[in-house]
Amino acid sequence: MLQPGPPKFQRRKEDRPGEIVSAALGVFSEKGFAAARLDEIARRAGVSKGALYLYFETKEELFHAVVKSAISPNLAMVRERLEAFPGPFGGLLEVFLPTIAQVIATSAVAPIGKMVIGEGRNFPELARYWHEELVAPMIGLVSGLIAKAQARGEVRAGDPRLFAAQIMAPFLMAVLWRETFVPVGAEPFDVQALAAQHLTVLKAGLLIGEKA
Amino acid sequence: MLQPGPPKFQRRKEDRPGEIVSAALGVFSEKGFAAARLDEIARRAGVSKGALYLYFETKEELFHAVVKSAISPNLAMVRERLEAFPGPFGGLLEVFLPTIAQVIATSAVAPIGKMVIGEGRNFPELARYWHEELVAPMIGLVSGLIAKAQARGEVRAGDPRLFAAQIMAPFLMAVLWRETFVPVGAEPFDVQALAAQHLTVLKAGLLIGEKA
Amino acid sequence: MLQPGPPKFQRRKEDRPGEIVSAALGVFSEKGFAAARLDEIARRAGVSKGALYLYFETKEELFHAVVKSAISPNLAMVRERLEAFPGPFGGLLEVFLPTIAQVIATSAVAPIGKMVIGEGRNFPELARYWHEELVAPMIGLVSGLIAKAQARGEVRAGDPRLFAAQIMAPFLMAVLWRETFVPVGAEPFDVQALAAQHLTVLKAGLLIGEKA
Amino acid sequence: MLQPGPPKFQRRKEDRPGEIVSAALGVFSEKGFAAARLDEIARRAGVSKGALYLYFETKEELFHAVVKSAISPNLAMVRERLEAFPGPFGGLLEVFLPTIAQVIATSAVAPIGKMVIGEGRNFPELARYWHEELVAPMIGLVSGLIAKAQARGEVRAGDPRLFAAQIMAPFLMAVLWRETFVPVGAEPFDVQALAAQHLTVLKAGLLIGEKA
DNA sequence: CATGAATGAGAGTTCATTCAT
DNA sequence: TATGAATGAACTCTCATTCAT
Repeated sequence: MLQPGPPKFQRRKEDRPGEIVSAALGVFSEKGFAAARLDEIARRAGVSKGALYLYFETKEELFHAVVKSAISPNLAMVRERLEAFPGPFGGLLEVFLPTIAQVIATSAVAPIGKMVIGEGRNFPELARYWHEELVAPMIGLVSGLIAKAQARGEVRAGDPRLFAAQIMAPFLMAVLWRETFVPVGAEPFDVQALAAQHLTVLKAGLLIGEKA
Repeated sequence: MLQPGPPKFQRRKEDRPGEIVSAALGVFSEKGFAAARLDEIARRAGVSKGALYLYFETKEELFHAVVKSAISPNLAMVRERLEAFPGPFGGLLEVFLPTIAQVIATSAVAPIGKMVIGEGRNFPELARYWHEELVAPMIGLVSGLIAKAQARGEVRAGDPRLFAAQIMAPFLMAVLWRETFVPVGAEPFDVQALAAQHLTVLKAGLLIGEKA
Repeated sequence: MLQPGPPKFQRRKEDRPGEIVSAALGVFSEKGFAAARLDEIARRAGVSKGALYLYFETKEELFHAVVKSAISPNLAMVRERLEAFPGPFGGLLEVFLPTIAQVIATSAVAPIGKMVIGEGRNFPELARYWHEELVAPMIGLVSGLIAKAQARGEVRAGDPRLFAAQIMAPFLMAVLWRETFVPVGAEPFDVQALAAQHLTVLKAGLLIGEKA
Repeated sequence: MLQPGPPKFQRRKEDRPGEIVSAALGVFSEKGFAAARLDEIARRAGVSKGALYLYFETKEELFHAVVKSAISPNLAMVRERLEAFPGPFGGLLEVFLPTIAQVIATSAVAPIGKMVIGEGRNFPELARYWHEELVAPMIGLVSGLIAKAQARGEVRAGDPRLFAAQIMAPFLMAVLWRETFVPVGAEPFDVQALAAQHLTVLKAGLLIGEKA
């Protein structure tokens, strides 16, 4: 065969790990860690089962990579934008509640978060990792903004951390609802409408000197 | 060995199922369905592995029994008390938010709810069951009360179902927080304080004609 | 309760072993030794599982009892009648081939024989027992009659044991056919017709000086 | 250990199924279906237990493969040779009875046939399969030849199917005898001698116008 | 690098046997 | 005697992991 045949479409090798993690995210979030089959992950990634072990030493390490993949890029940017926000706290809510709704509707954070909840007891390092890298900083960030707003007389007195929870909880609930009950026939929540209504309640209930 | 040890066989047909379900709840909620070992459930229940099969045909059926065990008694009573509540909606919140906090802190509903979230995709019948038997009726109940309060001019305009979600979401978050992140070092939420602060915000943000 | 109620029908206890063996015969011959469940034997015998162990030490011993139960009464009587038969060998065949057909159609020997064939390798003692107590004596008996008939010039020359096999084999085949293939739709053999036709062939083929 | 032992892994996808079926035939025919252990089949086949499942989905499917393995090649050839036989029916018997004796002495059909008898009730599909694919066609073939011979005036009047049974039964008996009673000490039948003597009897008893 | 046949420990399940009642 | 709940060893089957190719 001196004549080279048409070049076989050799997919870029550099992104194999990414493709595997992506496939694994799908399987893990559908089945949970234990019920996920490496066979199926390999199949969805378009590689052989053995190839998984060229990039990840064990199933657990692959799971770690999946869980960690959800975190890296987002937080820093969000922090920057939130802390740089110019206006008052009410204005910040007006901008960011719809943004959160947007993120929730599209990002892969949701299924991974559900996995962290479901598998946390089996993989405490991952729960710790998520807590330390994503959840606690996020809560801390929002709490800090609230505390500053309280100092400026914009937000009523109260524990900023609890306020942060009150602000974020409905979105958590909407995500879990979508992942858990919508597939079995529950009516989904309209997160944009939820964001709007939540904004109204928070402005009247949280801020000082606003008109409902 | 003149002192006979505890007898090897114990016949307690009446109590076994409850003990097994209780032990299974512990193991399933710690490990998830797939990673839970029948060996360990049997050990915690103080029976042999074979004895499990005298009461439950398969591991899955035992899991169903566990999930369903959380539901039966509570809902009817709650509904009755809520619908019979005499005063205005604000008073109802004052009474019931601390009650919810109480229930959350003590009941076994929390770990089972976490299991439903984590295993819902693998056991859609259970997700459906929980949705239909517990979650949807609960949301519907609260939504109905809100709609009535709106008709009486007590609650601001808005989608009652979203309001219901806003009311209940922080407690869901507190539960999942406790189950997921507290074991790895997160600071727990004080649900009683959360109830109190949530009440304040809701009264100001939800009700009409209240003073913040 | 001083007034004795109506006497409960207490089945004669003396025959429990017999009832158990009878039930066991049914189950063993339907399922084979390994697939037979003591639960089902007990149920068919109308006793509890534990009661089996009051009469038989193990499943295997019960199986032995079943296999041996088929033998005891029959052979001696058959031997006596065959050896006392007054007429020539041809007349003997005329009388006994239909008798064999009759026995085959009704007796429990057939399913037990099938079990001995099927389980012989697992229970060599039983195969030996059947061989020594039933099959070999039967063959020996018939061979002896043939040898005597040969000495009298009634039967052609040849190995009497092979002749015996030739005489009995079609009935064995009919039994196994009924047990194995008839249940899945095969047309059964009419053993009476088989006996008649076999008699015709044997008289022409085996005897000397007969007219076909 | 400078001398490396045989490698732990052997990749021989082509040969495995045949080797496994062959090993399984041995174990199944010795123990019966239920008492056969996959461990032992794997050991005899020289593979791991898990490897069995690469080729057969369940133990039952492996059993089916074993039972079916006995059938495929033989029947068509036999039919062709029998139907093409040029001479009279007596000549055909002269040729084929020794051939049957030969086949019985060597082929694996014998132990499989015993399995079909022993397990037929538990696996009716297999009994049906054997009946339809092997036994019924065989009987039908022989019956047809007999009917033709009767039409030519070579064979006496009578039911051809019963004649076929009479012809074949002694060989069935010899096979079962060898499988069941010879291992526990019974004197085997000399199948070649049986074929010869059976031929003599059949020529005298079945054919018309032959001299004994 | 890549494959996938092969491994083997470990899971859920069954059932002959035991024993408190 | 008689019961049947309870036991536990042993089975079939699964699947993460390995390695000859």
